[in-house]
Amino acid sequence: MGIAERKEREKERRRLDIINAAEEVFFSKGFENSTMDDVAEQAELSKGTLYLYFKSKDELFLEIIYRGNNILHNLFQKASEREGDGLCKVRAIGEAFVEFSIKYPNYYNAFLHNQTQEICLEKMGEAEEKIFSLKERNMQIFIDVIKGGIEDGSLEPELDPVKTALTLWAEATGVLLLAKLKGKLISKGFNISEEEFINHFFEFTWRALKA
Amino acid sequence: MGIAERKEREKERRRLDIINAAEEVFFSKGFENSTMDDVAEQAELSKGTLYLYFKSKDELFLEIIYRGNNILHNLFQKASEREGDGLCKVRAIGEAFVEFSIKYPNYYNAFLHNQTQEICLEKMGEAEEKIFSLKERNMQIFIDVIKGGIEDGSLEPELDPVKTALTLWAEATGVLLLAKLKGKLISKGFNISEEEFINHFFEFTWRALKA
DNA sequence: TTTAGAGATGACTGATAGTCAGTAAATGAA
DNA sequence: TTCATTTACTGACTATCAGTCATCTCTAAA
Repeated sequence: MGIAERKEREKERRRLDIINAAEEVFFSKGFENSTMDDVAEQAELSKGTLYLYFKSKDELFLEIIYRGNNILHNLFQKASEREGDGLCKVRAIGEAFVEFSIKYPNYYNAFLHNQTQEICLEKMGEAEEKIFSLKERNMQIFIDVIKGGIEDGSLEPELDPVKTALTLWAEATGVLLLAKLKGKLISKGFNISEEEFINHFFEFTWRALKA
Repeated sequence: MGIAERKEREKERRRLDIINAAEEVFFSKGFENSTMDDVAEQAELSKGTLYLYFKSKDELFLEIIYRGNNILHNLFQKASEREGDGLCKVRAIGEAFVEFSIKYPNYYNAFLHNQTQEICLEKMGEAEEKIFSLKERNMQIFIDVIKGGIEDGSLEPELDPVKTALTLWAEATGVLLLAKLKGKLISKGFNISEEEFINHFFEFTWRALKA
């Protein structure tokens, strides 16, 4: 049955084409300002067809958020394999986060949008599940690195690895959010560059982390 | 000219009535799920009238965000006047933030919504300016408390008060955001309560702040 | 060649933010 | 008191857009 397989491939191909078209449109006009007609035109398909492949505009955006989380996951993975003690690795993960925000600003915006959205365990769709499990894996990498750091003596032994990982994750999100959204205001009002601000966060955090 | 003054008062009164109606509706149905027709009905006015007093649905929401920021400002003010050294006062401000999130969950949601919204220095309306200046005043309280703590020797003297205030502000927003939005997930996935999580953030932060 | 069904279409529906021509009421000058 | 003017208000209307569905088209198996 070569035909069924070819059709399956074509369907998957079309799915990807639609996500690519959506990414193009959302990244250039912003999610809120983009219409499904824009996406349909970009994909050279009718609007109805989009809804054969995706339940809603939001679900389409979730696919893009998934891509972003995937990139971040790879960066985290690489950072956690960096040579050195636990403290070095935590720093590497922090730097990976910053690298992500600089190298992939569009994916990063999508990531933040999703990060600041309420989620319900009950009504999570397939797309949301995929993202959620990726985030869990990211958190696990982080927890393991912190555990390693406590064991090798580079991190304060009193710290609880899970709570500390969650706290650092939340803090980093908050700091990057402020840097991203209010960066210009900070520069203007307090005469501090985005970079200086992020560096201060790192230094401040090491004071608490170090053994 | 008593008439002009009376009319001025009536106009202000109507403005407040509309904001109150909007607050009622937005808090009970959520901002996104509320329509301007809902607000008009609650205010016992026609929709057109709402637009004589406010430019848009968003501007109406900004008024509610302003109220929230005002409450937070008062809590900060009170906390900064607490007896004790700088470290105590920083803790009091942190606790004020948590108190705000618990006592005024609706205002707090509105606050977070606004906090995670991009702002442009150029196209800030009057309502946004008002909120912005309130936030600046809050930040100033925070900076002064940290300065005091460095002077009285309760905080690490190497810290830069402005950068530290910004960092703590950003971190606290991130932590409360995660606690609020993903609280149930954290409890379920990692077996940590919202309260435990916030307490850990406090303890972790003191390690970096203390002299 | 016929036909079943998968895939694609785009006109349509419903919801809702925002507008505007028209109405009613209050004001003040004659 | 009368009437013109200003002010406040109204709600039907428009524009926009997510999402639907009756219909069409094309393919491949019989």
